[in-house]
Amino acid sequence: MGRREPTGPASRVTAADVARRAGVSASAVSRVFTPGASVSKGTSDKVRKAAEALGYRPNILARAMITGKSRIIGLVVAHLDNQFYPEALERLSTALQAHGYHILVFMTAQAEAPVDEVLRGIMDYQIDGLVLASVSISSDLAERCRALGLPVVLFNRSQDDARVSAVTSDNVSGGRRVAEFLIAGGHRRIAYIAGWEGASTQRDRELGLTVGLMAHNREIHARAVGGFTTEGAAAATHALFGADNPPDAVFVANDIMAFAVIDTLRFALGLSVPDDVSVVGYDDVPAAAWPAYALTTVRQSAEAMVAETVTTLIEEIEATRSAPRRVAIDGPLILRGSARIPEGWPQ
Amino acid sequence: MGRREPTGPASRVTAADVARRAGVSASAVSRVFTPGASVSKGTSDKVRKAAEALGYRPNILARAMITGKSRIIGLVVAHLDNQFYPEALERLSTALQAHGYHILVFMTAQAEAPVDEVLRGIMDYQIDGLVLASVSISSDLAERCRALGLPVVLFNRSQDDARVSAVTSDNVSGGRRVAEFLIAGGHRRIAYIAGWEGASTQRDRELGLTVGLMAHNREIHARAVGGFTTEGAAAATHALFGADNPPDAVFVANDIMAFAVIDTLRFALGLSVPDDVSVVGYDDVPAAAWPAYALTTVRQSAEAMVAETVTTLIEEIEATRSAPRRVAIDGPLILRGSARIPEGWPQ
DNA sequence: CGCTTTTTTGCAAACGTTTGCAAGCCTGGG
DNA sequence: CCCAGGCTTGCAAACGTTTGCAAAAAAGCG
Repeated sequence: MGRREPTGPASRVTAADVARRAGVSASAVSRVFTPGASVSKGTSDKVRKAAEALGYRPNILARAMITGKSRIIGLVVAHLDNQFYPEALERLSTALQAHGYHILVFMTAQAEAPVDEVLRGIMDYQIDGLVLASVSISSDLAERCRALGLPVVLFNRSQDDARVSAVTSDNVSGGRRVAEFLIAGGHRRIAYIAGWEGASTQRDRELGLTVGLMAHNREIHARAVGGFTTEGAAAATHALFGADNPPDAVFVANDIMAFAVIDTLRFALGLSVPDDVSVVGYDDVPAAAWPAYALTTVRQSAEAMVAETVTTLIEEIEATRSAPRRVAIDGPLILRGSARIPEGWPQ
Repeated sequence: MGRREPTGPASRVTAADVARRAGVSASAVSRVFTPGASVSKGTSDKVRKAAEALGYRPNILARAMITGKSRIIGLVVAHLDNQFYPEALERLSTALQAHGYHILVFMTAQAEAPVDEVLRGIMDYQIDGLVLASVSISSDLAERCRALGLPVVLFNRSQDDARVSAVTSDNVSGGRRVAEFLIAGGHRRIAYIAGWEGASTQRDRELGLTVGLMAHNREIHARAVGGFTTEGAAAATHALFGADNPPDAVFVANDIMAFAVIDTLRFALGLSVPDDVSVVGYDDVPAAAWPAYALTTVRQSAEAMVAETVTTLIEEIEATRSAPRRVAIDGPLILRGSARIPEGWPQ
């Protein structure tokens, strides 16, 4: 140890420093680090060498200020407790990194939050784009984003305002698929446990189930609200199965609630899944595949959704497109052990 | 459609605009938005009004460039599939927001990544601090951070280099606690399923178990590596229980692996948990409380760890402290149904 | 009311880049 | 050998703030 010079005053090595050492101008340095700029091989080499020696890296913030592009994408997300979101976040971050962007996170508990206020805060960084995961944007703010030319995409949440891009899974189709499946399985009393009523995913999944049943002149046998929480789902299960004439199948608005439903049925009510009652979820989070639950569920592919989100975002940022884009990705029903499988149902 | 004026005038309202409208100088505007600066009530009011009318908000990037403080904290994280991390991320983000900071995420798959390279990239943003979740930093880079005055704290990972702050749970103590508990429960053959060998959490948990056993002149009966993955844990379980003289208890390095262990024991090997074998995990992620697993586990409190992390970070940023700080938070063993509870064990 | 002390205010420089422009340098063709 | 045309390069202005300094205004005081 000892004679380790702590990079001198070390504070920050600037383009001017490199320029001086390389015997060129600061502009030259800048151009070397700007892909596609006009520099001769000679200066490029000199500059790179000097930069290397000094440990120079361009200051992104300064660059952002002049170019107006920060290469930061804002991400607003309400919860991370549904494993679907961490997975999406991980993939999103990785994918964007590959394009040279980074994610600036903003958590906002749905309830408490004046989402708009939060958003305004995040917009103070000159972000290049915005992903709203499971959170809505007021049309007022959407308008402001448009005026600022700030691309926005809603992730796993749609809304009527057609001016903003959105990518979701095809929740209606998924719900309908579940209806078909449960009817084919011979279930007579099909119940539904809803998520948070304000969510478009919730609405669409229920709608899908409803129209799916309607196609067979059936309707939802009973309904309770679980609010997308474990506790809510347990309570909803008690409500549904404590009543007369209990369901023989239940479609649960998402997987984490479905786990609680299964546990409640088995351990609190002493019922057998799937013998006494079939349970179907939505999302196909990793835990759905765990043998303890073996949850039959509609797959919502984080991978596909993220891919679409990234494409949309990048295209909008690079101004390849201006019209908003709305994507709903269909996903298969994954057959496992939590629901009776109809005779001859295609595996 | 049609007459969509791209970015309109609307683009960006600057301090000069506000100044003009309020009939003051740009400095005055700046001071109004700088807490603690010297401004009279009169101008403050005028400026605020003008700012409100124009929808002005200070450009954080410009501010960052001049002050050198970006109010951005970099977060490097390897995986988000262990629910402990999303929870930590959520809490960390929320806590930092309350202090006026935001998190810039950087994902780096442990294996693939030249973590240093990644880090260098993240440092291009003039971040004010760095949190490394479950990822190490080379001492070379640590030195550079120190030279730059960039606070770094390791989250859930410690390393020998005593110059960098770290907050972990007290993994050794936790492991020891498990040893005591399993011995008191009368188990004769206590096995261990390890995580990824490179992880300090893994090492320390195993060390704790070992010394705990040693205190009773015992040692680990058998050991296999699960690598912190579900598949790895399942394979490890098969290896351990396929051999002669199988364990009657197993301590698993973290909860997600423990779930896979329990499932494998029950569904693949037909063993009963806890009657045939006791299983103990580490972390106490939410799923550990789900009745299907009812996992007995050592609690690692994300809340407490995040609180310590934030304190450390903020103190270091505000230069209240300069010496690194190393915290290990002790956590209780949470008793549930996956392991036999010794007679008279304090609940 | 005049003088001193304090507070408020504007000017201008600075932060570290990028970029339009014009000058300088080559290269090569006639 | 000269000149046109194309590459390279440096200069200086710009991006939107903050901040030291000194001038101006307000306040305090005898």
